[in-house]
Amino acid sequence: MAKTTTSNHAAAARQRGVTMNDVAKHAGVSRTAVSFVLSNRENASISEETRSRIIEAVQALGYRPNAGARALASQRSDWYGIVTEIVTAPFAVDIIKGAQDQAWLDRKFLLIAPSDQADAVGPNQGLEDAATEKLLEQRVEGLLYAATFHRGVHVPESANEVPTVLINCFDADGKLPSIVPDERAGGRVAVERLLQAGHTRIGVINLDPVIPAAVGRLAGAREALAEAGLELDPELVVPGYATADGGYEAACRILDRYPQEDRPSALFCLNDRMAMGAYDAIKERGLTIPGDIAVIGFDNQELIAAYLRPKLTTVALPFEKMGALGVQTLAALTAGQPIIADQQLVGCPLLERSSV
Amino acid sequence: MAKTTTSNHAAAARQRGVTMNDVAKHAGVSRTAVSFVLSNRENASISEETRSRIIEAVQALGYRPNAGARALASQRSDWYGIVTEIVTAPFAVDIIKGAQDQAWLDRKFLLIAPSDQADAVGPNQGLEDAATEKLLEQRVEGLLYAATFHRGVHVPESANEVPTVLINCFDADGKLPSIVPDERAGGRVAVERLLQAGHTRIGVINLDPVIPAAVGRLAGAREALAEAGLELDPELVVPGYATADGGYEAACRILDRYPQEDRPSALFCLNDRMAMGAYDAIKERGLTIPGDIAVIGFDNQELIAAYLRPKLTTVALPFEKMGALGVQTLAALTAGQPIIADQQLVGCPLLERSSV
DNA sequence: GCCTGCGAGTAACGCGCGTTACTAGTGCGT
DNA sequence: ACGCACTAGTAACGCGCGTTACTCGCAGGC
Repeated sequence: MAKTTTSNHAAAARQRGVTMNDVAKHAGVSRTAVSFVLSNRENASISEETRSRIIEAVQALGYRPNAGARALASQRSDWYGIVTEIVTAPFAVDIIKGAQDQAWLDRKFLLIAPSDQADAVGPNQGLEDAATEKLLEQRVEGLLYAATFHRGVHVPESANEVPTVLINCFDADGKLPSIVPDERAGGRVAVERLLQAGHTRIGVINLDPVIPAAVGRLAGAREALAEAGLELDPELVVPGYATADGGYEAACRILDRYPQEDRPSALFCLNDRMAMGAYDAIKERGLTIPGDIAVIGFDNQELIAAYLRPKLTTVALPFEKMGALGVQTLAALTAGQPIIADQQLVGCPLLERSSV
Repeated sequence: MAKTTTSNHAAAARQRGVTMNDVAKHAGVSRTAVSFVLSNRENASISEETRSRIIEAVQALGYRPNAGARALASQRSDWYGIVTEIVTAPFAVDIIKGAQDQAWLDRKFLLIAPSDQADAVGPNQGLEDAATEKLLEQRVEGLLYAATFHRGVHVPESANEVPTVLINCFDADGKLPSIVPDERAGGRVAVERLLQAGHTRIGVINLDPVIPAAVGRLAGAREALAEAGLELDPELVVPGYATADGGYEAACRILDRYPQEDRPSALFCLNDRMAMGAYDAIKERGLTIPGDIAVIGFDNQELIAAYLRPKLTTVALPFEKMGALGVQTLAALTAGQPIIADQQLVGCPLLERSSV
């Protein structure tokens, strides 16, 4: 088959690197002409005939442009860099997916640099700097920082040299634009769902109360209750470690504390891992979900939420959307456009499954 | 503080791009001298004094080498490319982590290109090709292909142009070297663990019987039993869908089929998701883990195995190690060294938790 | 006094490409 | 016959850097 022959020839040639010059010679034209054709210059005057001759030569030789040389000559790399600890702790990996997809659409290349423990202020700060430095050496046109969980971060000083956007985190000491989940609205929609199902006495299994997730989600819960003329009983808010065990223990405490008639009929677990533990506590007591106790989670950690039995109704963190929005914002910045807002909130949609 | 001033100056200068030439002028030497110092040339004759003057200039100006230009001039990019669907389906994300870390150690940069649905032979083949093509345009020195689950794959033809290594998958039609988990040894160690705990009647919840994971793990299980003078009762091997629901149903079937005295005292679930479902089936019947029924899984999906109650004893897939080994193998290939073997098996360690 | 060798450095080429001049040829109006 | 506008294309510079070949001054040997 002719095609195979062509490709094999091409492969062989490529070993020594086919350049534009080779293509030009093969087509009997100047290198400039090849460049014009390949970059689809509008105001170039190349006849249809030579154009096609050039394209044939490209295919015959298996020419592939050298991205580095192009970047050097054109002074633009078409690369964005993203530094993230997500590679290490894959919880929020969808951020990368969303960013990748969007970058691909924009014909940009996303360079991913790992930052171990970006939350550490101490010794690891250097590592993060190294990642940033590496990316700047590649002459990325913009930088993204993505965190596994919503929090404030410190970004290396050198990030100021190119447009920078933070995803799932915010600049603790500067004015860098950021994309974060709307925790408050998420907490609100969760409790609204419970109210709608007729639950008025709702237990809350809390996270570390100082992190943005806990603050926001709880505030949202209060709002929803307030609108229904209710208040959040402080007694029903129990702290938990952000693990399944933590959720189990917290749920036990809340379930065992009251006689059946006073027992909350629903639990709002501020993350899915704790909901997983809560399931155990509920089932252990011979209670059913959602019949006796409704459960609603937060995060939509697929591996948990979709596999628990019954499947967990939860509020999703919009990781993929945040990633895409981050790249879009970065594109706007590099294009010199003013950004919409310092901090963009992305909605957290309710995912109805079977636990409410 | 002097440092801040310096950095600010540096930042400002960098906007227009500080080049080696600027450094050379600042230090009053030739650009060649700067190049020699920065690349630590051994046989270069640069006096200690000018060397330090150059280094000072570098810092004063905030010079940062241009990786693209360097790649162009030196004809080596220091980049590896990895094309993977893992970004999309993050199950095996530790492969990327392992590869990243190893690449970082080798002072290589890992370009990650997403391949949606690499398993599809049809329309998406093009996407995968596009990813490969993009990476080759960046002049990567080698390519890695990583799959989310162990299987045969078809690699785009153009991958033959540079050294290529497959991770967690193998070349279905060629001779590309690959790194895969030793499923057989893993199945063996799992069953050995159960035997050691005194279980001789072991139920197996199988996967799709044609995939390498199922074939290997089951073969390993048989080996372990054979060494103990036992055989695997075909009746005790039940098929399951690779989900929690699938595991639940399979476990129900196996548990309800026998009177108590004939019931298997242990379940070997060929993945953790099915083990998760099996837990439910067991608990529903008022049985305890591991008291009445021991459970052992496979994969070590952290979110499940570490959070189930009791925590799941399982066999880990060595993703991180495979990633690192992939990069090492690639480094050997690009250095022209012969590879050790076409297919390298990586051991699957047993992780003892509390379900056996 | 001249050649040799060495330390300390530099000029200049080329990597592959984008881009800005510029040229050569052709048709057309006067 | 001449100029003008337009088409089709090219020569040449520079992007930032690695690298080779070369220069220059000076100490040592005969």
